Amino acid sequence: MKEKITICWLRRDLRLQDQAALYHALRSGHPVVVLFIFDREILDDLDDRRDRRVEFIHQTVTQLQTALQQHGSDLLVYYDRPLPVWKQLLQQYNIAQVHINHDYEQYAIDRDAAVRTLLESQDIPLYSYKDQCIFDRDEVLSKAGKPYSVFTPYSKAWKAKVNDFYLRSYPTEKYFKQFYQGSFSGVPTLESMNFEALGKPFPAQEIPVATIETYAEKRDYPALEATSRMSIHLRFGTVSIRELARKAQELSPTYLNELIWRDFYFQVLYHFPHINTGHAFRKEYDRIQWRNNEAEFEAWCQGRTGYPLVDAGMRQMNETGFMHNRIRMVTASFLAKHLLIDWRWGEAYFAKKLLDYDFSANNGGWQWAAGSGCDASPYFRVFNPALQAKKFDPKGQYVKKWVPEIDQVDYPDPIVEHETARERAIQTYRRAVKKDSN
DNA sequence: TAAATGTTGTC
DNA sequence: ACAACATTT
Repeated sequence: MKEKITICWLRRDLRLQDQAALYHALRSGHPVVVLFIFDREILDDLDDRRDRRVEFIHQTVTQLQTALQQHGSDLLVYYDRPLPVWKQLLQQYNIAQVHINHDYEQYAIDRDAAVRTLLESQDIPLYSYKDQCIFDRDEVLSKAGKPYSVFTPYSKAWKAKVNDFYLRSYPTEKYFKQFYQGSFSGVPTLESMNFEALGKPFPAQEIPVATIETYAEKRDYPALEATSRMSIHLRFGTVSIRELARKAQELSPTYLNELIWRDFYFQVLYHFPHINTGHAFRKEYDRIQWRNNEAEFEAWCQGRTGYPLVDAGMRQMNETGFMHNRIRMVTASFLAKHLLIDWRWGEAYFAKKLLDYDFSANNGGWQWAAGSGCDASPYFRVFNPALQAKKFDPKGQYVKKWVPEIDQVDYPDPIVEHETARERAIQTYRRAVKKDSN
């Protein structure tokens, strides 16, 4: 009989420190094999073979392999679909237990349910843990036991509940001697998976303490580059949310609030699953008569709307996979309101381009900007891109950086006139939303 | 995490 | 003339 092992399956929790599933796996008493699957179910659908998220995952997975090798172990890596991999693992190993962290997106829920069924048919338990948020699903509820759909009361309840226990790290290092001792067949190259690396650096993995300290005063000015750039690390779990939340609590209430937004959108998605199927949180907003002009959408995507701040944001995202958060609000508002293009088009475009793309936060942000979300800006709240530029990029540095031809003749004229577009948006929205009250 | 417009108070 | 505040969208 082969030796029994415990498998810790990594997905969007790509680290060995302060990691819930890994901690419990290491305490299981069996040697722990750490597994990662390059999931062809996802990868085969990506049309950009230079997807930098894949590059980031590949780089991280390679680092994890090195770290595990330093403990006499190795990372078990597959390039396949999860279910066939698990069928193969069942043949090959004598698996005692499997440990994972909760993954809340619809695809992941279905994937994990299928794997659970398979494992349980062999009497192998699959343990799943909260790891990517501070408070899960039903941990922050109103006094009536109902989920919050407005941010401010949610955040108050969140802050009232949080304590050292919830922010404590899992001391995985103490158990590193429990890693399975041996080696596997290595990490496939990007090229072998038909991807290509760009080789440009990603945001550092160290928590930028100085930036978080001055976050509240500087965050609104995109030219200052004074935001933490932690989003990609929260997306892939390369930084622990508990460690980051501790720093936030210590250094900046404003920054902590942003982390609470993240938990908020996770739980909104869970409690209001119609969002998952492309519906507006407030259903009356699905009656809006979008103009959906494809040429205008293309201009928005390419950063050629003639509104410098909008164009700068879109070009920053197209070139780097990142966009400053205030500019995400400005560009999103512009698409939904000035152009009256269905916010789902914008949501899908952001999903393709953002390194930190996460369904819940992206959808939450878009519905906030479009006005259709929980706790959303009312329909008549329309950002004025010129005014936003004047307030938050007064010297035009951000615009100049991403739209260098701003003063040249070849910079496009505004695609719509602001005041006209604003009134058109308010009227169109009112027509859709007012039906309800009549 | 809005902006535009109208009203009032101050000089 | 203009800032501060209120109202409307």
